[in-house]
Amino acid sequence: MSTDATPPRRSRRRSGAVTLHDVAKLAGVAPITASRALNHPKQVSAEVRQKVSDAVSRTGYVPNLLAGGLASTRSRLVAALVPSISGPVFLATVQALTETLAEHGYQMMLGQSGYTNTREDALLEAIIGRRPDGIVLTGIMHSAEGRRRLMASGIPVVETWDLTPTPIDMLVGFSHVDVGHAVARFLRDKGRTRLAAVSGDDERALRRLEAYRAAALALGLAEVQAVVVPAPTTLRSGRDALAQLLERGVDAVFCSSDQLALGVMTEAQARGIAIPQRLSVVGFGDLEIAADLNPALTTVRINGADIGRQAARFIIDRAEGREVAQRIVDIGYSIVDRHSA
Amino acid sequence: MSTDATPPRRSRRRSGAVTLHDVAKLAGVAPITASRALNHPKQVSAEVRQKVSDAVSRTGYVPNLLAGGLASTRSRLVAALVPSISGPVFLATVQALTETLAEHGYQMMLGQSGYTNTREDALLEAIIGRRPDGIVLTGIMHSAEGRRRLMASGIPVVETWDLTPTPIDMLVGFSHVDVGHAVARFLRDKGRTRLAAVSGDDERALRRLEAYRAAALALGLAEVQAVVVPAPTTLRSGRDALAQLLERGVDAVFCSSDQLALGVMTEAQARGIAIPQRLSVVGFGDLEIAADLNPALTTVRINGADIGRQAARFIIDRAEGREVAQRIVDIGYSIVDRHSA
DNA sequence: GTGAAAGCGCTAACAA
DNA sequence: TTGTTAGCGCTTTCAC
Repeated sequence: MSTDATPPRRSRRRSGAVTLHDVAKLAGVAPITASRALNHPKQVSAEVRQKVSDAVSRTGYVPNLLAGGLASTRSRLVAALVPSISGPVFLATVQALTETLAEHGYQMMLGQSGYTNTREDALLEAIIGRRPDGIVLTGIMHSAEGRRRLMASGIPVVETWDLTPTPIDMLVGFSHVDVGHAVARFLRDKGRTRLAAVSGDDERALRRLEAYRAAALALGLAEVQAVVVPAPTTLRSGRDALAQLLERGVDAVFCSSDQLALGVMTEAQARGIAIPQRLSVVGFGDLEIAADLNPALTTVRINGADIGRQAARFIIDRAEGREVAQRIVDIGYSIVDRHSA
Repeated sequence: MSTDATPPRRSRRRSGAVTLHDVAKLAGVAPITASRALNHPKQVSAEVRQKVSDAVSRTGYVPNLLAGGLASTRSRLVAALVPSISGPVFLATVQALTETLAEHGYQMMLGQSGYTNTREDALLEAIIGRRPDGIVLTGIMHSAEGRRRLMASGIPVVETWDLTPTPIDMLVGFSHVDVGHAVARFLRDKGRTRLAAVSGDDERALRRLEAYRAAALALGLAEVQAVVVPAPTTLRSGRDALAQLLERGVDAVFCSSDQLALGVMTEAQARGIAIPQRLSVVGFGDLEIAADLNPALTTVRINGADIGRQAARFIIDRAEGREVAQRIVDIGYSIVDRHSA
């Protein structure tokens, strides 16, 4: 039963770029051999390796990673979700993450969720749809819906910058409660008795504040005077906050960011209040500028780059099929005692 | 129920996720109809729309954008290449870019090239391989090889933060030469005669420095005293640089970043040198902190967010098939005259 | 408005 | 070591 009608020619417009097929033809091998020459060079002969390599440079071939990812279910993409990159807090983490991933042939996708959780959901869909080999969250995911979707996706997830006994998957962080306690003790040891705080209103900073407050109470100090300012924190809000606190007769201020601390110090300087003689100031973050301010800023140091590197390692290990034994890493913190306290 | 179709001979491990096929089956339509219901809702009946939407929420379907991108040759990914995100200069640009793209359903991929051009090439390959709908460069691409590859890729490219008569494709920036001239005139108008500069050693900053130097000469002022420090610039290098400059008897300092300016001001304060009475300080970047320093910092303001938004618009326009009439946009600059000069 | 067929460019699985 | 085959999950083209 033969029909004489030729089968309809349905030509799709091809992207026009050089494909692996072209390279293979030029090298005189099958496409899969060319693929192997590029991705698993040890599996092919030196001769093939050379011919393919020549063909690549002659054609200017650039592998289509979309196609590769689809076929291999490994996208070599990792997504990072940050509240905002304009806050310098997570910068070191994102930078170390990007670098470490790049060294291993992975690319980083960046999503900003904003400090509210409203956009997080749409973003999550866009991210999961890209089938990344891993997702790194700065902070822990709180929305039940978000957690559910992430777990359902089956994609390795690393939560960072916080500690929880029930992470979605893997975790690299430190205890904000411990930090709050430690700073209160630190200031008590410096002889301060009327502690104050300026805190951004994000969840982790507030957790530090509550711990600080509780510790001060437990240490028999006066009740903590606190000013909460909207995130992201700025030098300006630090200045304004100190103005309020001074009326309440405080002798030490714990700031939830180095920016706030810089604001507090700027305002103190403008008013002729000597630091640390009349007022102790402690920051959080240990920005690069902290050490070189005058006086040098005493601050809580978190190794953000370490967090990024460890997160990258977690993801890469999983992507390469290695099981990670220890899923929770407490990166710790330290108080860098300079001259402002 | 009898056993259904025998498993395929060569079963590849399927990712296991819900596919459009599953959704279509559940909704009782063909896959292509389900696809249309999701991507071009107007092309299908309300009934189909509803059935598909139900099926999606019942299955938790998340479209595979890798597959979609491969089939449609539109990845909805945009790559941004920055020297380093730790420098806050490009932060506003990256943030605005990410946001604007997200609003239009595009995702951003971030690559850090480092301040040297060595890694740029490998990065470029990884990026082009992902077939993004656009590439945004902070700075202009100088390496001939890089330019060639970008042009050959056929991907829309936006260069930013600089001006050149020969962009690869599109351009959003401003003239660093104009900035250098303008600052020299500005300081002359303030009555300063012995101009100095502290500059990071990146290419754009040096271009501003040379223009500043030339303008001072043309204005009949003393030769500019300059200290060049390695990028990224820090508060510390600003402090050290001022120490050197003071020995040469200068009365105004143009800094290539606000961080350097903060360092200069910190050092001046530590030495009891009154600003602006004895020394004028001008920064570059107008960081958030600039306005609230004491004294408030006079600085060159670049609208980095505008650059990011405009770049995003360029890319999106191209991706949606609109031709952009004006391929070069000069975003300009302004000198924000506060109290430090 | 809906559907069947045919790939997008690549790699896993199997075979020689 | 190399090749053949059959998809990965989606959208384009063409047909009704």
